[in-house]
Amino acid sequence: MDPADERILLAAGRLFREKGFAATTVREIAQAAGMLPGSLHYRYASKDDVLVALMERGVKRAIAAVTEAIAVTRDPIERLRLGLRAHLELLCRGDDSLYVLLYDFRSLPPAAKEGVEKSRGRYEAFWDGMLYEAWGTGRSRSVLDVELVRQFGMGAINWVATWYRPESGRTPAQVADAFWTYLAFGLMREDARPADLDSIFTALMTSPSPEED
Amino acid sequence: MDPADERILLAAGRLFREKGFAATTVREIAQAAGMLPGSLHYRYASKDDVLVALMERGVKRAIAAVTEAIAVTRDPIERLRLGLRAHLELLCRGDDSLYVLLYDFRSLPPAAKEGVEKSRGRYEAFWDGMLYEAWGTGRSRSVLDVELVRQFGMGAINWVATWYRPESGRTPAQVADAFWTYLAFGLMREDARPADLDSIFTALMTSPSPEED
DNA sequence: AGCGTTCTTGGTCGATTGACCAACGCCCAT
DNA sequence: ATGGGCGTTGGTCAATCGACCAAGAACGCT
Repeated sequence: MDPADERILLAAGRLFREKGFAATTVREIAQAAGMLPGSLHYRYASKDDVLVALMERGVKRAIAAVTEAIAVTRDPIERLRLGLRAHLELLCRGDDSLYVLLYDFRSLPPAAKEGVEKSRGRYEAFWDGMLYEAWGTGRSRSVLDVELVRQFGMGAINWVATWYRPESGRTPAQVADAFWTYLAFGLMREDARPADLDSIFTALMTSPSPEED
Repeated sequence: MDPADERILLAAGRLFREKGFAATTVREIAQAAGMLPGSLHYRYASKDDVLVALMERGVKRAIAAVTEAIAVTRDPIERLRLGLRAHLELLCRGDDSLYVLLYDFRSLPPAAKEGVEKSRGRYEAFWDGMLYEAWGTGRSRSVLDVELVRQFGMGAINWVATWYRPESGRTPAQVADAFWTYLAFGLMREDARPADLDSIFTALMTSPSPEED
């Protein structure tokens, strides 16, 4: 991708996240990207186009980040842990495309909604697949509604973006692990949980100081 | 409260929820409230004032709804279930003030942020109190970080507003109950869970058809 | 009925917005 | 060295924004 296009999306992401799409002006984006409004117009015909491009980038990067993170193991339960980590790290520390995708959906012009919704659906189906594989191990409760579980977990994780502060002393990875233990305790059969679940849980709950990553 | 002020907040809430604060014009709010822009200006000196009033109303109504819902029992675990229900019903079916409070925080002018943040903090402290009482029963795991648990649960619940559709066949109360079982399984000692937890869980998971409320 | 207050009307104001463009500079291929 | 085209410049444009107000209508009180 053209480095100038990249600068635009980076600047737009930061501004959209801070103030929202509608409250951000094209002039601000251009200035933050180090160019004049006319130059931005040359790259993206409209402000809406910037938003759509940014959201599509968000889906792309999220899928890429999670895919890469889970590749190191075949255990579906462990994959969920690593996937949650990757998602939350992208949301808290990566560029702002995933945040904008999640929190500025309202601002999409109706015409573009369908396309972005479809991309977003691909990401959700990706998670449903991971959850289905975990369920397929037989180690979980007889949960029938994978979608409801996904909405539960992704809701908790996505909401972190509204309150997480890096200076809290906890890393996104630690928050993700803590949430994963909540989910594992809540949704897995008691006799089939990861052997080290209790110790992970206790360690995370008793020492909020940063230790890893 | 004056019925005209009420109409303004109601109309503003609906529009802010649909399109966001910045994308909504004062003229639209006035028209939706059945008055001319000048009349709105007489009630609220600025658009920001409408937003702040709406958010304060959101906190007020949320605290009122949850307080009333939990008054029927003294069991802290059951209170959590009823509180989650009340919160989610207000978010999905009530006026839009709670939604705007949660999802348009970015739009607050910096000067007003502190005041609303304080009100919101009161609501969060209210939940922390309920969680602390539940922990105090000794029936929960040795969870030390009440705030993290609250963020986990409230995140999952608040996110429902982004995907819930009434025509799905599930009521907000059923979603809240389902999430409450996830939380109860995940965060309570195995030997001290509600006696009917398993049956509630199974019933909710196997019959997505509406039955109650 | 008469008066003072509360509230609404319908429009104006300057400022800012997104979209747009003619002209220009720069750099690479020839 | 130079011609051609990619990318940028700096500004214009109509439209729309939030804020505001002078005038009068509607109301409650005596």
